[in-house]
Amino acid sequence: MNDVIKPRGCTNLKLRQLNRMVTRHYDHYVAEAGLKITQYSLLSYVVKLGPVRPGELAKHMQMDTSTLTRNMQPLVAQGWLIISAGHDARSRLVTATETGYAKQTEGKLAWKKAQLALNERLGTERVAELHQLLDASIERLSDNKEED
Amino acid sequence: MNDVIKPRGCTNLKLRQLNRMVTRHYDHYVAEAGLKITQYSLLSYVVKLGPVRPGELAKHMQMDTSTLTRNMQPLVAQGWLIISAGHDARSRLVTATETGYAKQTEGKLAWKKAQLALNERLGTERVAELHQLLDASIERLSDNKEED
DNA sequence: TACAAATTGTTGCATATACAACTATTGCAG
DNA sequence: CTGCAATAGTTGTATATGCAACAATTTGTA
Repeated sequence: MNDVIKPRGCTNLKLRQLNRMVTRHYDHYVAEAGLKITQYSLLSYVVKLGPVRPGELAKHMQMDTSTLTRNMQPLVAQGWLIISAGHDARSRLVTATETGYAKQTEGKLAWKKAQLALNERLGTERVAELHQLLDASIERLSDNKEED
Repeated sequence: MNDVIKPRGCTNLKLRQLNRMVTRHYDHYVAEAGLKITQYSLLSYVVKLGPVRPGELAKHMQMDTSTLTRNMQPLVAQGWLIISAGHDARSRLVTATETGYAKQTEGKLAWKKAQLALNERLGTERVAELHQLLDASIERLSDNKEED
């Protein structure tokens, strides 16, 4: 017999549940900047990746392109993002505007408060461990080896 | 200096990302039973808790009651759940029907396959560790101490 | 008893998420 | 050059999620 602990319960259930709780937590903080945490994330990705094609962005975020299309709309409506023509007639380029950059900076302050509060709530060490596991899991599931 | 590792990046971002990936994974499997993993979860909760008030159910699932109200609708439409009058004129009772029970059982088989495949993909030990951390985090965030 | 406060759910609104089907364009094989 | 496969995004449809506002009811109290 080995002494490996078997996982109990449903990974997805636990993930969803914690995700809901944590999202609420962050949302409360970044609402201060007029953002939702999902919007802050997207905005941050665009800022980080610079002018980028939607497909590329979706790949980075591990998100369906159709989801991305729609998630960008509120940010475009607020004037934080601009979607322009790409080098291809079918392709596009997503760029953060000046106000977009400013909003991202503003959001970053609120985000940091949320993150620190969470660290306090859960314990910094536990959060660090969680990050390691999440990163490792994302990494492993990223490998395009889905043999159906 | 202490040797505690500081968490890098955003907990919410990582959680959401993994959540999307894992949800897709489970959805592929339970689609075989005509379910989404979220619906399987809800159905399972009702089966487990027996006839239960929506508010109670929402509390267990750490979900907004309005979300629950709507998430139940597809299951009611399929005839898997019944919402009847509670002992109070404002309250309700949620119950799984015969077909609901059957569907839950069917879903369970598909779920198990998904879970085993995930364990394989990520490593059983890693999943077990992840569960521990998720459970502990959910537990800690459950304490109603949100001092805004 | 009458009325304010608390309880229990639902609706309005906005956003997030993904699959399938679609449009438009580009590239390539013949 | 023609037509078909591959590529890039968007739309249709369905579900998930939460906050604010609401409706209905119960409870407690003056």
